[in-house]
Amino acid sequence: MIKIEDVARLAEVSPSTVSRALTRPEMVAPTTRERVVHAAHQLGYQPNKLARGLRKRQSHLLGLMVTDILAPFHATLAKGVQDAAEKHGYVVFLFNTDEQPEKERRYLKELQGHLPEGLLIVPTSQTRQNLGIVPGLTVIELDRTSGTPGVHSVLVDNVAGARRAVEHLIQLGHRRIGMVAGPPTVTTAVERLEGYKQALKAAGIPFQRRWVATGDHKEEGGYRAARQMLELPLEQRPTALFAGNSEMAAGAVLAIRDLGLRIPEELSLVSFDDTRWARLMQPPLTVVAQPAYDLGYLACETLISILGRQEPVQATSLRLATELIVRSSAAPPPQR
Amino acid sequence: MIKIEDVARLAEVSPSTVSRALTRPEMVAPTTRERVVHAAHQLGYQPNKLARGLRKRQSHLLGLMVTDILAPFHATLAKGVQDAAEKHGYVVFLFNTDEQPEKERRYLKELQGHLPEGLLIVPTSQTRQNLGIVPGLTVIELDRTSGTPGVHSVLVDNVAGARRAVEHLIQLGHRRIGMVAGPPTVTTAVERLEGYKQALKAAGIPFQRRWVATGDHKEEGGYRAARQMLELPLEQRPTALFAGNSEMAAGAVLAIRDLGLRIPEELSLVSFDDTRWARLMQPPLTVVAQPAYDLGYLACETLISILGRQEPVQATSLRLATELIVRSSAAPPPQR
DNA sequence: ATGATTGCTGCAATCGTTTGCAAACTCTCG
DNA sequence: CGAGAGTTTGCAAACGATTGCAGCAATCAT
Repeated sequence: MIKIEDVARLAEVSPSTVSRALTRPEMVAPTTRERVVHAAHQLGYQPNKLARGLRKRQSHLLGLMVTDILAPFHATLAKGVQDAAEKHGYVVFLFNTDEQPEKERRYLKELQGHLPEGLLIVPTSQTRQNLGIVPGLTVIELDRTSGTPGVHSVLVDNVAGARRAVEHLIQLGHRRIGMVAGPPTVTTAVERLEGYKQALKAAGIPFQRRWVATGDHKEEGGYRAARQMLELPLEQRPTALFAGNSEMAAGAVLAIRDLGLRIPEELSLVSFDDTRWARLMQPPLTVVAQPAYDLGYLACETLISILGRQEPVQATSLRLATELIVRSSAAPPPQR
Repeated sequence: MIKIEDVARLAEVSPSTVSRALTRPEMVAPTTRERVVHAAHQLGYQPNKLARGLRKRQSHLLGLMVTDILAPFHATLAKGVQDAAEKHGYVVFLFNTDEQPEKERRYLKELQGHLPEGLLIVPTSQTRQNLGIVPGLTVIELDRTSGTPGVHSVLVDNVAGARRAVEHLIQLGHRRIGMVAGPPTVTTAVERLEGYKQALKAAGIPFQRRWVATGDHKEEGGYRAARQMLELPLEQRPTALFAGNSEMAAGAVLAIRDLGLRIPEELSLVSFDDTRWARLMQPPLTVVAQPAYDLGYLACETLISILGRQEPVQATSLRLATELIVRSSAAPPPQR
């Protein structure tokens, strides 16, 4: 590994001058600068970030923790974060917590040793406590909030998105609408349920407990929840289902198929969160699409801009709008 | 940030002793050790990896470059890598090259400054040249090879996988089988085409140029390629299609639908690479599944074991087997 | 011509950790 | 009691970069 001293020797200057020529060009004479730059290039010099980070006490490193990198939503979000980070010369450490608070703890400790300048995190249920591991670190929460005071957040307008989806079903004539809800420990799930309730209320449809089944945001849970509602006696059975996320929607699709129901003739289905297969399945699924890439990109930009400021910044909170994409999985309820 | 000196003061020993107590316990007296450990714990001491890395000239860092983190195959692979890395105390930098050699260059430079100990890479078309940026680094290529001498690789047995898929179609009675192939610059695409040819040859079916259309491994390219073959006059048109990867299979599905053909009654479809939607679409897609997670996990384990050895290691190459998952998108050809 | 100013460069200290070496201490045994 | 061996500890020098300070030369004003 070429170091600054090698460049210095070749350019016949001191290491200090090399450092300055490369990082603060205006401080060194043009002719010297050129000699240094040339020597550096010739040797293929790359500054040692460890040494630099140690001395400058900054790493240009960001941490990103998502709960499930395999979910397209998270992968997309991660890409947005990385693209934004790269634009500003930051590098990001990506960790996958798998929704496990204990993994989150471990990764936070690991991360801390690398002196990150900021953290972007999709919280788990224990994030509020876990953040104690990294005191003083600037944190932005993505997608969900942990309720930790003082942290910034970039979220999606879940209430409005869910309400819009359910309104769509209501407009088609549905009155018995079931919701496959996510776990109440996750803020997005709570908000989407709230949107569902608001839509019902606005339409004067009474809220019914039996038409809400809770899953775990996974396919398996979605399958069970959907099945539970669809096995109600025919006259109580929902004519439409609203799934709280795409994984559970996948489970719902499987359940619906197993019960031999046809979409959308016998049952309408709308889901939160768009995916590749939503467009490819037959019939294509009507969904509430989230701006996942923008979410990540924006969050990262926000984080970096906060890092740039001297004085402490008020905790900011951003909500991005969703978009209802009407495809063909929702239709008027069957006549009887 | 608590440093070793703080711990030393609290435990009333020198910094050297703290360092030894924490990293080479057998070198310090039990009572001292305990005092140090206790002090460290009490202060919440976390070693500064930058300083340590600088001094020991090792970072416990690995680089991972994939060409498309949004593709489930890559995301899964990345997860395998990370899980294995974590098990051994390594951290991984994830980069996304988007198939762009120039991004790859940039990221390699960036990575180099952090003194990674190894690199796992899904090569692009220029990887062979680009690897010159990181001389001496231990490299493992994943999924594809770049032809660089001396690098290790962990791959999938594409030839056998593709052959198996096409044999399946032949067994069903197909004789006119089209292949939506990937770009010839990518080794996996070449190998899968080879498998296709081998299967035909073994069955005594002559290879025909017009039944191979090349896409770009993306949906768009798959759509065009499929369409091109399916618009041949009826008696020349393939009765089955084999897609070289899942993205192109998605394009093919769309093309088939646009042409109003039914799967599998009028056209059979088999694809390389399993995905979520392959199982969810109607009819579920028959695919050649790749052990993506294992690929990443194994590659990372291999890399780490190589790093552990002193003497230079012979370039190793691993091939993992694929699995044909028969679902319902392939059936006997229509009778005429 | 002199002193002040400016621009450029190098010296040396620093970031937090590890580690070779030697000093200090403990223990054993003649 | 003291030599020798074996432990345990601390000192100080690294690792590779950045930066405050001071020195030096060139330029400018008077």
